[in-house]
Amino acid sequence: MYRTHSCGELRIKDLNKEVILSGWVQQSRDLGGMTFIDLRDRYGITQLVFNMDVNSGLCLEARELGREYVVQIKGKVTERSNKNKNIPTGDIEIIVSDLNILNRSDLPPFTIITDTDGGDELRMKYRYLDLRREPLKRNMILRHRMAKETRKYMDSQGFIEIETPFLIKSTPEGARDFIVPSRMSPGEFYALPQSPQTFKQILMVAGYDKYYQIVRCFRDEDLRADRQPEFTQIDCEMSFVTQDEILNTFEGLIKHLFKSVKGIDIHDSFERMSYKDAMDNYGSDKPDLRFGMQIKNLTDLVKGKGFGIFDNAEYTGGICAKGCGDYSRKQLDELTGFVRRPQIGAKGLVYARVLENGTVRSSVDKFYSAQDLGTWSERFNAAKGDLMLILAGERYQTLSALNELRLELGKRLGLRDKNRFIPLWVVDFPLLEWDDETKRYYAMHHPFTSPKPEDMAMLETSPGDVRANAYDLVINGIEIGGGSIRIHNKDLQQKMFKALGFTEKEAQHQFGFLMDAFRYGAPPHGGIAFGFDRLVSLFAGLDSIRDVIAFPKNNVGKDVMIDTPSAISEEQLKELKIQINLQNQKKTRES
RNA sequence: GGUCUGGUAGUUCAGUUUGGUUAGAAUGCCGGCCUGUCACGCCGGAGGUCGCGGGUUCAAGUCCCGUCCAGACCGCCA
Repeated sequence: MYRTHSCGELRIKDLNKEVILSGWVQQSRDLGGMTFIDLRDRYGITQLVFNMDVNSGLCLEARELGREYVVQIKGKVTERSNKNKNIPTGDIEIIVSDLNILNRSDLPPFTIITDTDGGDELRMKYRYLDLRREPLKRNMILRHRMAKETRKYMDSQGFIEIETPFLIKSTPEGARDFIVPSRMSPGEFYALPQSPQTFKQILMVAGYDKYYQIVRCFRDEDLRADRQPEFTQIDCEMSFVTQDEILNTFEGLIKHLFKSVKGIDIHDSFERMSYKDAMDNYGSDKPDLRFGMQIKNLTDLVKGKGFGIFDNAEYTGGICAKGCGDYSRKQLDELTGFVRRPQIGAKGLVYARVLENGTVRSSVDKFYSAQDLGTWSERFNAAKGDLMLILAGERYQTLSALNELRLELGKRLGLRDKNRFIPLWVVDFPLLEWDDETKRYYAMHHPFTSPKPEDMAMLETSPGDVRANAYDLVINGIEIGGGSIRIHNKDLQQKMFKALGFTEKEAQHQFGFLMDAFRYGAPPHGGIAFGFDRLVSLFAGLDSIRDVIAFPKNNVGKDVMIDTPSAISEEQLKELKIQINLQNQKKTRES
């Protein structure tokens, strides 16, 4: 037997027990006459003590133990004379009688104790060492609990978990697919699913009216801190439900997770906001509602006063930062620099402050009278000591720049508290999105999303104005999930494909299986999918999803621990009838 | 495809703005001392291709060009 207890469980009530522990040497403190060893496993740390007076041979052996050696010990639980209040096992220690080295360890490249040690690259290469540390361990356990509570809730609501295939068919819409060559059908390829979308709809046709799955999805797009090439969704679909019933069901899931995992009660219903209101008031389809600072449209107030920038702008708008009227020139320059970064792309920033005597001073006083400026502060409902920040330009770009500025100010003012969670349903998304490059409409959500019945008539006249029965769940400015009521009618689906520019033949080739299924009694249905990694990272208070994934990939999609992607052998290529052509590739393959 | 930031001891970083003696600190590591430590303490020691290549210069970690790697972001992600 390797152990009778874990390194985290022994307490004062276990005094005088003979125990066997196994674990890793975290650290040793050699005081000459005696040596202390911190023995660590997943559950905690227990102090071992060796004494020259009691057993000099064993004590000498203990002094030779290096970091991360794997050892098994036998000994007696005793009360410490000096207790350590910082750890749960701090009242006791083990007087060791037998020491068995199960495995030696090379000196690790970073110490397991401190979480500041080791840069990203090293931590990724030695992920198994990083996973031994407290922060990642905490994240893995949190993730496990959230998955467990998700299953518990879904089961309680009558959902069943059904697996769907990973080797599926490549489709033209949406993200780039990861491709898997078929050996048995040379020249043909599987694709890995971007989501189980079509399968869950087919499950509805099959009558499994409440489906869910915690499932891996794959998208071959460029990565970010919150985007991995493979990621996990809580994927759900229901039949015979209205949009409201879906929102209520999954509001329940989110509330259950907050309650059971974080002990947070959310009593109120989640706020619902239309896509249009979100864009108008926050410049984003995922507004962070932990603070106000709404965007106000000033276009009508600023025109015709001789200020060319505003006169010629399609849109002029701004935000009002409460109490920031005392910002120094330097701080204002910083904000100007912020909005002028290429990623934000604003040309400049106009500011106006409300002084203590109630008058408004601005950077454009030359063009605007006191009365003019008064109308601005009225629109912002600005008070003494407030700072108005104004951008102008093309409508959409200006709104998104104002969104970035609003978030930046929220950050600077400490309004984005990681321990407050404000959920929001954004509803009534547009059905279609115009793409200037390819000169056609794309489905904003996906091609199976149903238009709002009252907007249906516009599908052929002004497709861009058609709203969809589509919704996103946003928490603290993070898009946590999204879904829609689907089209369950074959004719409408064909109409939709037509609006997307598919010929009947293309639609049949790509989605024929779904259209076929819809001919055999498809029920009305809809669903939602949540980004599980994002949800876990939100609960963990992290900005990146990498550290809630045991083995993530880096920002160019590499796993540096196993060193992949990597070349495959000539035989493998031959078997797959695949030829590599790197002629126009700058980088050359190493081997 | 683009923008920005970084790469110096095992590790985390300073030094680069303004080129100039032998490139420093902390931590880790090794050796010695130490019987109540728990960030143990004290003494001593080892440890560097300043990412790589080229250039400017009497002289380059420092300036210039190129390149690789990592991270953040824009495009992209239905």
